[in-house]
Amino acid sequence: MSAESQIEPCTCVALRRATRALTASYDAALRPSGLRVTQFSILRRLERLGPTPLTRLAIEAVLERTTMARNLDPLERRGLVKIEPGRDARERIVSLTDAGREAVAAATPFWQAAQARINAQIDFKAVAALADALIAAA
Amino acid sequence: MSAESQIEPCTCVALRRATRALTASYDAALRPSGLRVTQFSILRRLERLGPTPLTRLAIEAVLERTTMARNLDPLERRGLVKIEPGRDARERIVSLTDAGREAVAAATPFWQAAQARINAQIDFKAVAALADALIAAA
DNA sequence: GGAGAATAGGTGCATATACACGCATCATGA
DNA sequence: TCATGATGCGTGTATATGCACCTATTCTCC
Repeated sequence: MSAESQIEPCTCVALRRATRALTASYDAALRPSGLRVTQFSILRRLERLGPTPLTRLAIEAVLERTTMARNLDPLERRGLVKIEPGRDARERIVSLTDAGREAVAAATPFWQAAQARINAQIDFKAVAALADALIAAA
Repeated sequence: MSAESQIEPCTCVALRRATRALTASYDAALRPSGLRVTQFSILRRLERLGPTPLTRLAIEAVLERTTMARNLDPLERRGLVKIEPGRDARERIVSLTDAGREAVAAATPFWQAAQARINAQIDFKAVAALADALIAAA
């Protein structure tokens, strides 16, 4: 193949593909729990943070605010989180319900299995370093 | 902070965050062209492949078939690609229009700028290797 | 040539992501 | 206290992603 016909690969597209594959892998591992990795990570973060205003939760997750709000929808519908006005009437305080806590506990072994399988093949530090570099470069 | 309060970071969530940041970076760079990086990559691939059946295009891009189909929608609405039945009446042949070719040409410098900025900070080979490892491990 | 398998797509549904815009509430300073 | 800016959210819109299920067409083998 001549040099001219070579196409420079897009770094972003490559990373997006890797992320799709990794997400599918985690979602498959988590399937018995009924949670996706995105949902599990929100619940887990809530468990760690305790009741948290929506915007703060989004900032912690490095997610756009409205993205977080909509990601919470299915969790609220399923009764895993509750969303209530705070003392500041503008705020929405998000917190885990008992069912949400149970869901995290039930899903954690599946998540750990996915983590173990992936981290056996690749070093998390490499991913973290790459993520940091990308976020800094972006 | 005690060891117990430490939370093991989720490899998948870290990668998803990096991908969001990187995608936003490319999309911002491409904004003058009116294309997103996902759209640009489809057009570029089409330019390389020539007229291609939908499923084949999806396989090349490592995208789910229906995802590719729907990602083509806005491109077709804008007249950048055309989708026609093939000799095999089941197939849909996707091809670039002249406007699509022009759009790729116009967007390429912006994409190259994004590539240069990112690849100056991180090695594409590292991303590619990570992607391969993740896809293999997944 | 016809029955059944295989292939190519389409549609419905659900989640994930993010921008633009607007509303309600709170804080601040004159 | 009241105008004004800041803050927190919700909604509309659009794209991105993928599963389950269905239809239409083609192929294969008898």
